[in-house]
Amino acid sequence: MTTATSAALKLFLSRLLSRSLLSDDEQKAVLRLRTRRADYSANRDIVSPAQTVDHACLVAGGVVARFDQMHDGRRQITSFFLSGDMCDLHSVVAPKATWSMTALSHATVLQIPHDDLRRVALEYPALAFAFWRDCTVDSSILAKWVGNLGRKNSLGRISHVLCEVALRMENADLGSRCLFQLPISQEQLADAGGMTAVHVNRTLQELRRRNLIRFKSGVVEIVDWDAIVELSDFDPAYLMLNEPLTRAAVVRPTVSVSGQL
Amino acid sequence: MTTATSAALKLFLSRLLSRSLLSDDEQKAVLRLRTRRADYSANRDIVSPAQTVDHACLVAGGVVARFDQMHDGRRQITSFFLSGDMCDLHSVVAPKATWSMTALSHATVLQIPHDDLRRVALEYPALAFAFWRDCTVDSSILAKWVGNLGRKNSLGRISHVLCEVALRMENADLGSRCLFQLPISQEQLADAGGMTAVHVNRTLQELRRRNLIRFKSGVVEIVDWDAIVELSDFDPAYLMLNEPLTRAAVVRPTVSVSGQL
DNA sequence: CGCTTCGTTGACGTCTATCAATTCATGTGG
DNA sequence: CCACATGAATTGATAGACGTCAACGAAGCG
Repeated sequence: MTTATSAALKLFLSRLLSRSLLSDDEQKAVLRLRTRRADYSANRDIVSPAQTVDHACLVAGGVVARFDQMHDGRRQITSFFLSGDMCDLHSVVAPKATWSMTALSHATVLQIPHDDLRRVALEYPALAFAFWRDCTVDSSILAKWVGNLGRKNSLGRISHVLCEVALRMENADLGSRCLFQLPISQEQLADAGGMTAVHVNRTLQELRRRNLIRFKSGVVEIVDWDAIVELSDFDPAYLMLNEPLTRAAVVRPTVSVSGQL
Repeated sequence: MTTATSAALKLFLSRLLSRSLLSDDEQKAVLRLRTRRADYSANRDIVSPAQTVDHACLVAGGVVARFDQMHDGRRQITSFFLSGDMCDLHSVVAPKATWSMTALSHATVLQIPHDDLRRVALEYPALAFAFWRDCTVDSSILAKWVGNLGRKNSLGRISHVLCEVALRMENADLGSRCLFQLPISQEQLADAGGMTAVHVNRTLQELRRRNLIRFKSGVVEIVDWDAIVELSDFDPAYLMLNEPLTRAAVVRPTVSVSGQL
C-alpha cells in the first residue's frame, strides 16, 4: 500500500471517527480495506447515470462533484467531495447510480470493492452504522443545498457554498477555514450555485469589493468569517462535525446474531 | 394494534420490499415494531431543529414535510412524506435533527423507538441494509431537488414536484399518477418549489391553460402525463422504484458475528 | 353571519440570464 | 524568447423571469 493510499484511508477513518466511536479492531478493518488507485483529469466522468458499479470511490486528492444533468445539457452540482470523502458510499446499497460523478480538477480516487465494504459491515455492525451515519451527513448537506438554492440570492448561495467547503477543509486538516485551496473554475462554481458563470463572476466581484471573500486561481480566502456567516445565513450544525461521539449501535440484540443471510 | 397502525406498518414494509428482498422472519420483525400514535393538525411542528429524538416517525396519514428554515423566517421544503414513508429514518443514526419536520395537512404519525429499530437492524443485518437503502432513496430524491431548484424555471419546478408525488402515490396505492390527493395549499407548494405563492398561482394557471395539470382544493389531476414529463424533464429513475430486487447483504462474513458491541 | 384562510389579479421593481466582445492567463511549438 | 492557441475571467447592453406590494374575491368554519 502506497503512502498516498494509506493517507486517504486514514482520512476516511478519521472522518468516521469524528462521528462514531470505533474499536481498535473496527479501525483496523477500515485501514485494511483493499483499494485500487484511479486518476482522472479535470472534467472527466467517474460515474455516469444508470451505470451499475461494484466499488465505492474514496477521494484521495483533488475535487470531485456529483452532478444532476438536465435534458438540454445544463447541469447542477449537488455535492462537492474532498480528500477523505467516500463520494458514493450510497452505492454499496444502491449500485445503480442515479447521478453522475465528475472530477472537477485533476483527481485521485481509490476504488473500494462493495463486497469488501459489505463484509466489514456484516462482521462489525458498528461499522455498518458508521457507514449509514456517514450517508446521513451527505443527506443533511443535500437538504441544506435545497434550502440554499430555493431561498437565497446569489451572494448568499455562493458564500454559503464556500463556508461549507471551508469548514470541511479545516475539519480534514486540508487548510484553515479562512484560507484553503479549491481548484475549480467560476463556471463550476456556477454549476454549484445554480447560476451562470457570468453572474458568479459579478457576485465574486461584489464579495471582493465588500472585503468579504477573495477567490483567485483556485485559492479561497475568507476575509471576514463572521460577516460571511451572517450574509449567507450559515449554521454549521448540518455538517454534524461536533456531535457527541457515540456508538451508533448501543443495543445488544436479545438473540445471538448468526451473521448468516 | 389498531388496523390503521397495522396498515401503516404494512405500507412501510411494502416500501422496503419494493427495493429489498426480506425473509419471512425479517418481514415479521418489521410488522411487530412497537408504535405510538400521534396526531398533528396542519402546520404543527413534529420535529424542530437541534432537537434530539429517540424515535423515528412513520407517516400513517396526511402529508408531512421536511423544512429548512432561513434566519429571516422564510422556509424551504426539502421533501414531502406520504403515508408509508418513514420520514426520519436517518434519525436512528443521527438523533439530533438538523432540520424541522412539519405536518402540512392534518397528519397521523406512528412513533417507533430508535432502540427497537436498532435492535432489529442488529438481529437481522438484511434489515439494516434495507433501512440504509431506504435512506439512500431519500438522498437520491434530495439530489434531484437540488437540480430542480438550481436549473429549472417555475413551470419545470412545479410540474416536476407533482410528477414525483404522482409516482410515489401510485406506487403506494394511494391513487393513480394522473389523479391523486395532495392536501396542501399553494403557499406550501411555493415552499417546495422555491418560489412565492403569487408566482405559484400564476404558474398553475399557465399549466391549466395549457391543459397539462389541474390542481384544485387538494386534488391534483395530471391531464397530459407525457407532455408533463417532457416539460419537467422528469426521469423517474431517481425514485428507484423498479430496481431489480436484491438482498443488499449477499456476503457471508468470514468469521462469526458476535452481535456484541 | 362574520371571520379567517386561501386563491386571484394588477402594477411595478429587481435579480439573474443571455448574448457578444474583450482582456487575461497559461501553455505550446518554433 | 516570441507567436500563437486555448481556456478562463471580465465587461456592457438588453431581455425576461420572478418577487413584492396591495387589493379584492371566494370558500370553509364556528
